Parts: sequence; structure tokens; C-alpha cells
Amino acid sequence: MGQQASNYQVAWLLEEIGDLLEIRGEDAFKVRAYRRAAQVLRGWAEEVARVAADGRLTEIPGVGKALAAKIEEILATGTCRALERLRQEVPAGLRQMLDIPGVGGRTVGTIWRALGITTLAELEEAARQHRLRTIRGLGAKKEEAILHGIELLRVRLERSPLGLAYPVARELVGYLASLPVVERVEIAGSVRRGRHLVKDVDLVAASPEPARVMDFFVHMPVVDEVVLQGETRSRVRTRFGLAVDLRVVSREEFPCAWQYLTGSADHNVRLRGRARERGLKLNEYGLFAVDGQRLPVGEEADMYRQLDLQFIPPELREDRGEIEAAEAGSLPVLLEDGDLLGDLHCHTDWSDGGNSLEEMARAAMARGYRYLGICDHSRSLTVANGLDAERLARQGAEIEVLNRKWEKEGKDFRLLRGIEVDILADGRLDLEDEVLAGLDIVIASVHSGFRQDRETMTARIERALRHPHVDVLGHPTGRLIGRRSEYNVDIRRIFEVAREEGKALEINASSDRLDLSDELAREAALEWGIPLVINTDAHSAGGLEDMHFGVQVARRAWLGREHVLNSADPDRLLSFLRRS
DNA sequence: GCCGTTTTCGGCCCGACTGTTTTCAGTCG
Repeated sequence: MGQQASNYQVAWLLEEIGDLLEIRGEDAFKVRAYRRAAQVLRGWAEEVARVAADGRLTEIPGVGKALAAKIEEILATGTCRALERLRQEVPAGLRQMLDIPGVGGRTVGTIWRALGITTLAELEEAARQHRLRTIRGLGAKKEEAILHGIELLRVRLERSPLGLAYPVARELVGYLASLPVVERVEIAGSVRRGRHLVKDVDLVAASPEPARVMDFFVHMPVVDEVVLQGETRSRVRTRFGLAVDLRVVSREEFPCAWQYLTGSADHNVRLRGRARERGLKLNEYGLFAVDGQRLPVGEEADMYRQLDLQFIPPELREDRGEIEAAEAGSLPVLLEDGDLLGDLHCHTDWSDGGNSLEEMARAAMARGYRYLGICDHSRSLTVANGLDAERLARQGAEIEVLNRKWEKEGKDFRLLRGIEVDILADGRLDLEDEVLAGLDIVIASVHSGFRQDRETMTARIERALRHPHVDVLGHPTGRLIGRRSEYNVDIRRIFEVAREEGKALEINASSDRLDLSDELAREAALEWGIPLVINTDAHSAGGLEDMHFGVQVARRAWLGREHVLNSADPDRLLSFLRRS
């Protein structure tokens, strides 16, 4: 993480400026400009500090002179004057209210000015006392919606989405690893298991000098508050509100400590019982015989072996049958990051993505992919600059030019011409059949009318899935983690139709979706035999890296490469797509 | 705030939906 702010941190502050401006009632386009820049930076592959050093900040789309100056100020000082002024003016608690679904800057500003409310607790109190409905423009329904929204938000405050926790964990691991006295450091806990929501980040390190490691840990620049600090365990709260636990043990203790701290608790309880049955004792420091003699455990796998079990990958450690399977030697061979040969769903600057076709392709090649599906939005999604038939055709022509160029250069890579076509409210698709017929891949997704009743929504998706040109159903349940619940849809009926029609379902790997969930992915693939695809839905080159989260969903679903279409080589993949 | 082979100023952010409303404001994607 170094001294200079990372892209993520700069984005975080720009986002804050946008939020505060919105609450103050500033021009919506200005607010949008800050948010857009933050989004671009979050997905920007190159270090923004590096870009700034070269004086190339304004080459980043969405960054002009004013933002470039602010970014430079943030890189130099960790903040900027404009932000500090806003923080003085707008109480800190108001910002959190923007996270309540259905509440935006206007509403927050109105409530603030009318009732002087500045915290979530005060807002909830006022809603319960029916004081919000006295404000002009708000009513009983809005008051109820706010109370419900606060509930949804609570879930998110107690647990962080993996997409937030994982980069933080990775960054801290890198930071700790740079310390010479640290022999080894790893991510443990639910982040390692790939849970979509995590309570905190658990790290474990091996070092002969734990006190020095701890001292280093609690003084890291991202630390907001030291919750507790001891010889072997410390807990801090980072600036993002995320709690981080670090345990430091000896090298000898490391494998069992790592295993223990990875959990889950239920899984560990079963393992300890199993050790006891064998006359052994298992704890976070090691595996011991009755006489207290330490058994050799050089790696986690040794410990499982001592308990007559196959090695159980972290994603399976939930006591959902993995111990029985490991005992029988029947654990599945799980999908791995390297198994994926392409990503079938990403966006470009033709619609609402941040990078060009070629930039997305380069990023895909750098990941070792052999193909990349370009599936921009379709025309009805006007805010995303969705493509109509004419622009889609022009994009297709550009893709063909690129593909021919790479073929000539002998590159084993191609772009697939695709679309993420909107499923309209009645289940029709947003583009004509003959337009869809000319594409390599068609992903159909719901982006509107989320409140349809179960029957209507199910029939709507069913109709789209039965359309002969549709290959994949995108983000099948529509959930946004901590922000929006699933649509009201009979997902088993959708499974039935997908199986009948031979269509694939998406595991959307975008960290705020992870949709299908691990439970549904497992059911779809293993019980219904439906082929899955794992796609990042990336809106920038950096977004392709979310694939890791999708792989973890698949692993948590007990799936191997045979269940995932985009682990197939291009010919096999295309033959599936042509079939539909 | 950004952006530009129509433009360095004036667009950008449009339409659906909901709730609070007598004609509109806010949110969302």
C-alpha cells in the first residue's frame, strides 16, 4: 500500500465528495462526474500515483483539470481542501443515509434541513415516531420504506461484501509480507472460504518476533482504530469500517492456526470431534497425541491426512457434507481460476463500460484467455447508452477487424460478438430476432420492473429463456448484495425451463452480485444438470479480475470445470452456443 | 464536474416507477 493512496482509496474519497455534494443539493451532473471518475479509477489497471507522476491524469476518462488537481492533492496529502470543507459543512452521519435503498441525496438533504437529523439512529427514531411524514414531499409510504431500508442496510453494516473485504485483505497481506520478520502471512476466515458477506477479515502470520509484527500492524496507515492489541492477537478497524484480526504464531504452529482460523466453526467442531475419536487433540496451535506430543503437520493437508481425510478446500469447509465426502475419498475436483478460458460477459465504451474493445481484449489476453464475449447493453437501457441494431452492427464490424488482425498475428484469441439484451416487462427481447441471430452469444437479463409479482416475473423470464436466440440468462435472481433483494421469481421453474431448453445460467462474478449464489449454483448444476457460465460483467479492464469471486462461488457450489461452459475451448463453446 | 470531426458552451439524464401529489419530485438502472 505504501505511502501514496491506492486507486481504491482515491476513488473512495472522490465518491465521498460526490455524496456530500449531492446532500448539499449540488448540480446532479457534477455529482455524477465525481462518481463516474471514482468508478473509472476503481477499475483502472494502472496505479493512479504512477499516472499522476507522468502527468497523464487527464487521459483517464472522466478526469478533467479540476479532478486531476484534486487527485494530485489526495496523492500528496491523503485528502483535499474541497473535501475537508464539505466535511465541515455536512454532518458525517448523513452520508450513511444514502446507502438506504430508496433514499437519495435530495431526501437526505430535505430531512436534514427540516428536522436537523444527522444520524441513522435519529432517522430511525423519527420514522418510528411518524415525524418524517410531516415533511412536505414525504408520506407514510416513504416512512415505511425508509424503515425497511434501514433494516436492509443493517445487514450490510454488520457484514461487508466480499468484494470490499478481499482487496483490503490482499493489500494487508502484501504489506505484512514486506516485513522481514514475517515468515509467512495468509488470509484466513470467511474471506478465504469465499463467503459473499463477511463479518471481518482474519489474517494469520508466522513470525519469531510477534511483538514487532503487531507493532507494525497497528500502525499501518489504513488503521482507524486499534480495537485490541496483544502479543499474538490484535484487532483493528480500518478506514472502511472493516475490522481486521491478525494472529501471529510460530512457523511450526502455522498450518493448524491457519486451518483453525479459516473455520468454519461448524467444520472445526466436527474435526476436533474426529481427532478425539482417534485419541488426538486438535487446537489452533497443533495436533497432539494423548501424551501431549506434537504430531508433524507441515501443511494443512497433513492435518487432514492425520484424521484420515482428503484435503478439504477452504470453500467447502461449511459442514455441508464435505467431511463425509473427504472420508469416503469422494470430494469433487473443484474448478480453479486457471480453468477458465474466457469471460463471456463484459461491457465496453460502446455502452457504459470504461474501456475500448481493444483495451478489454488486451486485458483478457493478459489473463491468458482465449476468448472474450462483448455483451454491451441493448437500446432500452438508455442510461447505459445501450446499443441499437445499427450501433451493434458497427461494433460487430470493429470486432471482426480486430479478430482478423489477431488471427494474422497468430494470436490464439478472439472476441465474441454478443449482447446483454434486456428482457422487457412482458418477456419480449429488446432487439429484433434477425439482429440477435447474427451474434455469437446472446445473454438476456432483467434490468427493469423489479417489483413485478412472482407469476408475472417468472413468466417473463421463462418467455425470454425460451427465445431461440437466447443462450444465457444473466444474473438470474437480480440480487445486489446488501442493496436489493432477489426479484420475486420462481427460480425452480426457471431451472426447469433452462433444462428443457438447454440454456445456460450465469454465475455473475461481479462482487456486488454473485448471482447465482453458491447454493443455487449447486442446485442448478448438480441437481438439474444445467450448464453454467461464470462471467464478470466487467465494466472496465480491471473488472475482469472479479472472476476470482465467481470461481469461489462455483467452488462453494462443489463444481468442477465440467460444469462451466467457459472452461471449454473456443470450438466446444461455440458449438454449444450455435446449438441454441 | 466532463467533454468536443456538429460544439470550448451547453449538453449531459432518459424513462419507468413510486409516492405524494393536483401537476410533480425523487429514485433507480
